Amino acid sequence: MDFGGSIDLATTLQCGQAFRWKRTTSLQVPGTLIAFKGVVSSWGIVIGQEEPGSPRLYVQYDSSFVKRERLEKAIREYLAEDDDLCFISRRLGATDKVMAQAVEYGAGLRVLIQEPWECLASYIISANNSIPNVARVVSSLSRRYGEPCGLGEYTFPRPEVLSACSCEDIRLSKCGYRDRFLVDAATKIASGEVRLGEIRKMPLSEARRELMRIDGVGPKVADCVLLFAYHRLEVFPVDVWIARAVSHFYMDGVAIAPGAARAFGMERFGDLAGYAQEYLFHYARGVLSKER
DNA sequence: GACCAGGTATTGC
DNA sequence: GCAATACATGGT
Repeated sequence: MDFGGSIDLATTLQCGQAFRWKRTTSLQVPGTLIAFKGVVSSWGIVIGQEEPGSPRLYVQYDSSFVKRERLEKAIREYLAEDDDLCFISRRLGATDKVMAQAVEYGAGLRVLIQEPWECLASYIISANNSIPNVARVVSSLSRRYGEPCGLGEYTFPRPEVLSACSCEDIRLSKCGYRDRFLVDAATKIASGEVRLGEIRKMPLSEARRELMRIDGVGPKVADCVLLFAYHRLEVFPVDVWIARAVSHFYMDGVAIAPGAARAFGMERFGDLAGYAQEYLFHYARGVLSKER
């Protein structure tokens, strides 16, 4: 399929915003160098790109689960085809020298539009955890409680399924002490106590408060869900890397509190704060990690 | 064995 | 409110 916009598939799928994608070589297309296996909207796929800048994407899927047309539409949505990345990177790059560097470093990185429930659960798991670990837990939960969806992949288990599980059950997937958070989240979603569909319509602060009614969801996780699932591009989630990056690049090395870093990012980057955050995150992990 | 990883809940002041 | 602490698990 031809993708209508600039994209570096590898960076986009591997930068840490989504936890399902595994590097693979199973895509047999001449010239295809990079391919990833994962799940988009409840269908297992392999997706590949000849080279980082190329608009041509190759997709493998199981046609007994979904028709090509429907899948392609889902992929375009997932990869946020409507985001004008040229415009976004040009405007962000003009903000300051640091952001110009970050945008250049992460050229082609797009903010995905993920399924809200899986995104929420994933970021609950991500707290005080490593990205590879999160991926393992998400994968394990899917294999145990999800459904086959093609190419050996499994859907992420519905809230109703996880809410029926005991903490002991869920802990088998190695989520550690976050087991009760997952059960609490699944229960509140399944019962309708927290309605993910409504959050899309809410003003930002209200949506954030709503998400934070779930145990295990604090400011950072709520912001990540708002950015990576609801595509609220005006949010600026602050984790250890972003706090580090803001301190190092913008505050002359002086430590900054998470809340202050968030206010700084949202104020400085406005309606593109979410993209700024992702570029900064990717840049900081690539550059700052070597200095520690 | 200490320390860290896309933080958060709990406790004590 | 705000600082200190514990927290499963896996990797260095």
